[in-house]
Amino acid sequence: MPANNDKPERISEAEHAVMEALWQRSPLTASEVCDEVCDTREWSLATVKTLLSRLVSKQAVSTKPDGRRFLYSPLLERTEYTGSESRRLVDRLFGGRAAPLFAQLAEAEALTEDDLSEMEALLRELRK
Amino acid sequence: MPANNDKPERISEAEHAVMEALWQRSPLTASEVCDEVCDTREWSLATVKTLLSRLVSKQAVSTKPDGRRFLYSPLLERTEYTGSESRRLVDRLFGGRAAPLFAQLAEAEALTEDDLSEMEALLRELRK
DNA sequence: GCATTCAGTTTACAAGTGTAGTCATTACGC
DNA sequence: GCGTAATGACTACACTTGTAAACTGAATGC
Repeated sequence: MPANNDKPERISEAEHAVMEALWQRSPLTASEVCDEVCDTREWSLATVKTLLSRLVSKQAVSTKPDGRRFLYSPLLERTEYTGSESRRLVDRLFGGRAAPLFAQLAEAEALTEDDLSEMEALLRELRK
Repeated sequence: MPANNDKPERISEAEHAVMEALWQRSPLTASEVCDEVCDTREWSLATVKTLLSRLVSKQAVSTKPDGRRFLYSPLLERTEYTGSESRRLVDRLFGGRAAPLFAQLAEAEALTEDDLSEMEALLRELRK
């Protein structure tokens, strides 16, 4: 079997909202996805259908036929996505260095007490 | 004078590259900006000119006439930009919490030794 | 059996983006 | 003085994204 050398296609912000619903619970039908996201985003079912098919063609979501309809499941894993998005940002804004990002968030007071202690724990862990 | 209630317009990735050049050194002429970025991005001068005028209309860059040409300077500050981009990402991917982002980067082995010690120092600083 | 309904597919369309060519003006070299 | 080079302005055009309506085929109720 030849290697899968597809470059993973970029997922837009609206598409990401749909992925979040599927990461939460899957498989879901299109209407079920709409139940999860249409209220908050003020989308119509048609919009969700469009986003789902774009995600399918980007191979981020798989479909399994279930009678006349489809059940949608994520193919792309959440950590894969958050990982690559995070790396993209760090690369683009901070030359690949994470520390300045951290400094930035600290300056913007975007770090909660919980963040601080979790990060301390994480650092201790990494030091072990 | 009425308050400036413009919502800051979003800066695209290509535009960001131009901003980086201006943050590095300014004011610059369009050709000077091109000198800085056209090689790496494989852009023509025309592309840079377009990006510059889009940045001007987005009020991220100011112009000062200098004879027949313009000198461009950043209006948007780098920390403003990196701050809001970072916050956007953290909000979108991690519900506003920074700790999971770092866990993510740690898992992806995107943290260098330097990052770790700088972050430790920063944490100590924040704890003071 | 036939109408209604429901699902996916196709088409639409404006705004933003990446990338650049053409146009018009003006200054400078000779 | 006049051609040429440089510069900003205007125009172009394909692709992505957000948002959704119209279309089509199948299942289901009666």
